[in-house]
Amino acid sequence: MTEAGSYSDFIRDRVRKDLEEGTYGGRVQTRFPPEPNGYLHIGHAKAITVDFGTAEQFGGICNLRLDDTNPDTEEAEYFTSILDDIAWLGYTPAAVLHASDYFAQLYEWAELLVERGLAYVDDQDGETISAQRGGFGKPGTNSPFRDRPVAENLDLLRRMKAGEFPDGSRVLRAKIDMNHENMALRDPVMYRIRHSHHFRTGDEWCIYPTYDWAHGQSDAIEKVTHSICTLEFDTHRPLYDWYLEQLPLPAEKPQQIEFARLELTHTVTSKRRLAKLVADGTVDGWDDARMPTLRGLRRRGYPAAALRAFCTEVGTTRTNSRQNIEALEAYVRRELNQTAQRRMAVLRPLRVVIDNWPTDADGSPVTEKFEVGNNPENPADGTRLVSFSGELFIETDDFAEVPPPKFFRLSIGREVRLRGAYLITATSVEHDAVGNVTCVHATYDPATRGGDAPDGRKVKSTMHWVSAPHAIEVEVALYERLFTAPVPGDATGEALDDLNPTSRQVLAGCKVEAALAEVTPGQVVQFERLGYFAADLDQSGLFHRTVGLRDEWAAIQKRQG
RNA sequence: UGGGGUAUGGGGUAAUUGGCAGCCCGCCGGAUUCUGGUUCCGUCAGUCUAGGUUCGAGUCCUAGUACCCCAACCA
Repeated sequence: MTEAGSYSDFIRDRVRKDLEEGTYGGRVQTRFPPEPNGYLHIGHAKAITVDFGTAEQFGGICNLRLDDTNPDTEEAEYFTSILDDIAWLGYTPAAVLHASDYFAQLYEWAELLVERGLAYVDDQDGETISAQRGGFGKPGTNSPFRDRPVAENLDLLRRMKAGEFPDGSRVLRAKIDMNHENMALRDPVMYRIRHSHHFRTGDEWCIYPTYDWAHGQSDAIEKVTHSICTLEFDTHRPLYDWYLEQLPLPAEKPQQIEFARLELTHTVTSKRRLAKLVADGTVDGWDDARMPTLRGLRRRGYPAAALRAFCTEVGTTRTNSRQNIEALEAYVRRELNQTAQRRMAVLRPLRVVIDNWPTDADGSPVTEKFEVGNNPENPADGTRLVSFSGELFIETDDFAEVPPPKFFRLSIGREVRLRGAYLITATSVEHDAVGNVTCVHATYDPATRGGDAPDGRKVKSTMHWVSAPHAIEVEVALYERLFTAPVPGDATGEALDDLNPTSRQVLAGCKVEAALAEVTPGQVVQFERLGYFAADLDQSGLFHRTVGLRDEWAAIQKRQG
């Protein structure tokens, strides 16, 4: 990983060049322009860091602009969540704006284009218009309404606006070139009739501008300098420029710059598919910890700082590519390793009885308290006290009756360290009827209090543990490593119709130390060697596994088959 | 089928614009460690193909190849 900010990219170079040449008088202004028709996901995080990051880097500003030009798909609820998610990611828009704020100006400009003979009202339906557009390599044919007189166009447009015509009966089209090699320039639609309620403008309008007719003009109105978007708008750029050239605007026009969107292995960001997971109940909702939405990631315990660092440092290019999810996880671990407090927890408890543990005068086992560090990476996080007694739980996997090669943990006759407490040696085991180990008996060395042997002898393993009488129980949700199942050989994510359901396994009866009752919702703690776990935002006592630690022992097991 | 875009180790991304192909993830090996974590050191491995220009090409030229985007009144 490189130092933050040391990455290089073509957008930065472009902005720097404009700055040097004084193109925008030293100004840098960007915008993040989502349509409020769904929840933001990891892909949007990339766009957000590019838009806000570019402005930030050059001392400019970045606005949030909602591209709310389609009343049929947009809702206030999405608007609210977008605001919330951007704030969580750690960015603050210079202003919160809406394309719908410009409907009046856009309409005025539309009349201007009509008056100048650059736009006309077409009475045909969508199917006909589409057919007339021609195809790749095939020229289009002019609409029979293309040469309608200006006065008639103006009258029709005004009556469209006044609500005289039903949905879909007419559109306003730019008059460019039906034979243009770029399909986007074959008389694109500017306005369509929609007698729909808009979540902000209500019923004020019944004609709505299309993306192409609204976007560049909105940029110009806001005085955006660099309009950064994804690669699929590349062929729209000539249209973006064409509209701006026809309008009475200052010489300094915004420029569109495209970059490749972020794609991740094992991750589906298609709204259609995510919606299906929500609709069929595969996940609990858009904020389910398995979802690649920002809300899902937040619930899962992914730190915003890790997302920002990842998005920034993978670079910004025009090359379609798919990042390995492992790379994201590496950033999550790096961040969490520094910030997450350590706690001891046992997911699959195995009982250990210290046979030589002392008892009080009344015959009950002694309780001792040990002070252990909260985070070895950050001593400022302090220490806490954990209780120890003669009966505890360890991870089932941490004991082997017949230790395989290179197994360093507890087995009969082997001495290991209980983290922060004592060295113990296993002496015998108890089995259930089918031969499973139900209890391990051990002895401790009283001279090793705190974990170090006075004679300097070493042990190969330090294990986490929880005192049985002091343990509390929680539920832990484990996931497939990723949000969804792997997407082998699928470069785009689009070919995946039979989406494998994401799985979640909830373990009940996990034993954790008492201090874990005090973590705050959303806080991520490291359960020592088990990985990072986030306390659920709503449900107390539930932890989501964020990511695991790098596990050398698992790698060894894998190699041994 | 026409137009546009992109190709650098297993994945991602740089290369001062013609001058030692670097960095991150991953893999493998070693050191340290009261987390088989962290940290540190090291190894493996790359310029889509074929020609050409040049003292010298990832970069320039020619011809190919592969992949992505565009024919919504979505954005």
